[in-house]
Amino acid sequence: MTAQDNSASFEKLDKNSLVQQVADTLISAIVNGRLSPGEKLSESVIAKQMGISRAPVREAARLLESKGLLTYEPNRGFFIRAITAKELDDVFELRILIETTAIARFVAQGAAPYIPLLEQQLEQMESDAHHTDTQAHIQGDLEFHRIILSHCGNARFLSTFEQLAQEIELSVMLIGQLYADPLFLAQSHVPLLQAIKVGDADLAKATMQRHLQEAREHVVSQFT
Amino acid sequence: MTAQDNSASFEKLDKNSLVQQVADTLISAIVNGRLSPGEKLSESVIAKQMGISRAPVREAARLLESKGLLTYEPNRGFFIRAITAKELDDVFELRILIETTAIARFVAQGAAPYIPLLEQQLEQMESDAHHTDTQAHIQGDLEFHRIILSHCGNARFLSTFEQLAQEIELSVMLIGQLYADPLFLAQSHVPLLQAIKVGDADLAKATMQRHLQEAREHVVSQFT
DNA sequence: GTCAAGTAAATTGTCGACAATCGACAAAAT
DNA sequence: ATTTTGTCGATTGTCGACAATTTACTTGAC
Repeated sequence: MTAQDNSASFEKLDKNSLVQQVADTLISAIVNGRLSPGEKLSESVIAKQMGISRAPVREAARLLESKGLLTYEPNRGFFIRAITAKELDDVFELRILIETTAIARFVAQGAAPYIPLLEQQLEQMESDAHHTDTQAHIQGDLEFHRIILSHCGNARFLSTFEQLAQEIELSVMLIGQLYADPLFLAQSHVPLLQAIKVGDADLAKATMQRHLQEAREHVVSQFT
Repeated sequence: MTAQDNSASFEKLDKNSLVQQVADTLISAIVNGRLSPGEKLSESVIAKQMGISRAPVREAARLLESKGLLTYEPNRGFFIRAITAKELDDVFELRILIETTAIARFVAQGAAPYIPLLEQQLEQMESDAHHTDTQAHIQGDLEFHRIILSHCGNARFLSTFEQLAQEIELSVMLIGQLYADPLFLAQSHVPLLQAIKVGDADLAKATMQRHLQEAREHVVSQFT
């Protein structure tokens, strides 16, 4: 056992590394549009504003580069990545490929234990729909899909999905909203949940295909 | 001393950044087994051996982390990633998903202009088969697939494939060889090429499925 | 006024040093 | 003997400074 697991133990204080803090700050700045696509990211400016040295800023930037939020040009520095509609469409195509396979496996190997999780997440989305926080809507949506991917039997599907999801979330945030009626987003997951409950892998796969294809067209067409 | 034993060549002097050089050196060390899975990677040791400071070593390490060759633990440093057979199998499953879709699109949208490229690559593989360089065999194999992915119409397929390919190459190198007879590897691509020439997308897809499934079983079973 | 070359300013690339943190062993307590 | 506490050495995390490179600006010729 580790040092202490008494009933009255302290939750481990997340000593988020400085790099992680910088990365989070930059992500929210990008997502909120305080940093615009194509814009240059000056290491020294960021460092000075945050009151730290350039080293952690650089590492955070490299991290975001690997996540697809920044691009890097040797001797020129980091830039906010400007995603094109074509790139976003390509991302969705790969996402569909992965998720349709994932849900089929998810259902085929017995999804019953996870149905409560999915129902709970759906309720969460429905209650969030009353608010105007677009980011909460997106993240609720992605979380629903994450549950399926987490239990499909292929961890690689999940990690690859995370990369795609990051770019999709960013793109949707730049658009400003997903659907005029956020409740529609939540309800579009009902058929998925039903297909899962039925336990028909092929049906679930087809439903996911339709679900994501619809989202793809909706999002990409709005993304100028 | 910055390693530069260049025999009077007019080639562009290492325009490659120092970070890239370090990354390449580390990759070959990992692939050649000079660094074993699980082993710790000391920044200062590497820096001292290469005669540079820790900064570029750190950046190179972060780069390799994003490529899946290293893992990182806060305050503990970088370690050579130890891939499990399950992880490798998961990688292959995703690879199959991507490549079967890619080749179908590749054929459907007219593969004719690229057939000479594929034939040339196949010849290259056949001639390489006479040598004992396992890495050349693998890279020749991957290059054949890269041609298809490069022209399938979805750039994201290619970039995701590169990540998977990096791990597959590493795994095969750790095994030591792909097939007892390297010529078999080259010839296993003939059916693919034929299906592409015929222009039947469904046939090509099925052929790719078989081709990769075979490789998957062959490689994963050898990977202890 | 446009363009070119040359110079100044700003930014990135690399470095060496110090501080923070970790793992292991020794010392002390129960 | 087992567990807890204290200390040490080694490694990572962060910093400020300098070198290398790019960018912006000035100057001058046509």
